[in-house]
Amino acid sequence: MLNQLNILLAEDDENLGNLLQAFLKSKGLNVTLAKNGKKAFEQFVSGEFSFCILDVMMPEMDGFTLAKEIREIDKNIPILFLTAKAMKEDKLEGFAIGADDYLTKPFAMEELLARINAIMRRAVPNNSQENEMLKIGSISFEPHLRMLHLISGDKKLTTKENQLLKLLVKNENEILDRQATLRAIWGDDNYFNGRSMDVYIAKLRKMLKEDPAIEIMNVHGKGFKLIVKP
Amino acid sequence: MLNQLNILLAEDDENLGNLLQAFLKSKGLNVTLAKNGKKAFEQFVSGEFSFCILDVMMPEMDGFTLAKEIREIDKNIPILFLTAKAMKEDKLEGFAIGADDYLTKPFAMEELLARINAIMRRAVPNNSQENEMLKIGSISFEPHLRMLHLISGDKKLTTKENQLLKLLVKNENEILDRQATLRAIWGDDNYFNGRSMDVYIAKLRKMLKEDPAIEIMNVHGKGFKLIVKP
DNA sequence: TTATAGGCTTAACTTTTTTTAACATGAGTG
DNA sequence: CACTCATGTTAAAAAAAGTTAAGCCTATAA
Repeated sequence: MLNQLNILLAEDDENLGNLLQAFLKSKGLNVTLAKNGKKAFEQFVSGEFSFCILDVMMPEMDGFTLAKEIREIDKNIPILFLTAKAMKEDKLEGFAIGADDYLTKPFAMEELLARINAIMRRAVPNNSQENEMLKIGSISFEPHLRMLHLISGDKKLTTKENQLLKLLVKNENEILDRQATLRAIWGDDNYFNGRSMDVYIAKLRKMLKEDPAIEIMNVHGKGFKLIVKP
Repeated sequence: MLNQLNILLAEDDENLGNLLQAFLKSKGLNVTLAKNGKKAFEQFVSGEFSFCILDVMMPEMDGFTLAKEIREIDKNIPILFLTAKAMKEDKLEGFAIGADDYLTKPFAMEELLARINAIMRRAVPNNSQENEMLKIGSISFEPHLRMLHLISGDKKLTTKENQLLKLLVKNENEILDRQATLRAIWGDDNYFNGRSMDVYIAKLRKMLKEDPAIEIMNVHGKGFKLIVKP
């Protein structure tokens, strides 16, 4: 049941990180280890994960900040915090960000596994399989092949077109935050990257206008939202 | 959000039970307290509950046995265990039965609430689609598409126009508090945002004047009120 | 190496959306 | 009734986004 679940583990303590990774792998889970928040986010934007285990205290970017960035891009992915501090305020902050669970060190690895299981039982199945075929109205989209299947024929997407469209589709009907998207795809949300993103939005709109039910709507000052009218 | 959630709390310690019940009630949750496992089960079969908080050690019927009985009837209802023992084996047994969470006493009541929230977020089917079609007199309004259907034709609304109109419609015949609205839409209720809002009210009035029965009335010093005369 | 093509960014210009300003009106208060 | 403050209204200014094309890398072919 939990097979092929890709977990992102952000943990700066190498010993603990390796230990957890080995344990979870032995239980059939696929764990990618990132040594700090920044690296974890870079990994996350690849879009291959369906579960996050985040240490709260890490160099570069702490777990809470990382979780907020992740939540901007994926409102639904389960997040479990690990922390050395048992402080009530921290826990509440973690849950406020949208955590699913909050585990205080030291803990039994079996308990971690049990909690992952408990959360996954309720989590919406994230079909982020390797070879998924996404649907945008009457147009189909294969992110892994960077391919868009239009009525008029197939269209190969560039890296950026593909990344942006993937994020839009995965957040259909929700606002894709401008800043967070820039950081996720461009690495930095400066003015020029923003203009670059606007150019890509124009390109995608042009491609998708084949189906008039599809709209990439702008939410002024916030970001973009993909909508497919019924 | 968690309003009208009926919680079954099985707890033999009367002090703690009453305390928890009072706290959760103060947060808008409806809590039924049962003093042992047997009574809890009798309550449960009434079918009115959508969340269970079960103490593990209770007379008559312990929490694990109770949970199993409950699971026979409802495979899906969230279950959170409370226990005085922190023993690893017990926790694992709890999760094996299908618990969603397992909290060891003593705990902060706020943490309990946060955990209930975290679970409910996933347990409640996500009907956030809200493709609703609202009516303002003879004019119809689709906030999801930011579209106003006038007799003279369709009108696309801007982000701010849409947000403000949505709030007005959802509070039809009630005063939409000025400050609260500013904070909700503009994030801050300073003077300039207030003037900006007045400009938008003027714009909306202009659009809606097609139907003379519609009025956006000002309540001096308080806010605005949308009224549709019969 | 130089040429070329593809992909991305930057620039330039346009349009849309939002904010600010300026002036008018109206409501509440001493 | 005079004064103040909140709101009505319109227009100008500013900011954000839409669009198209030119420029600039970089990888690959000639």
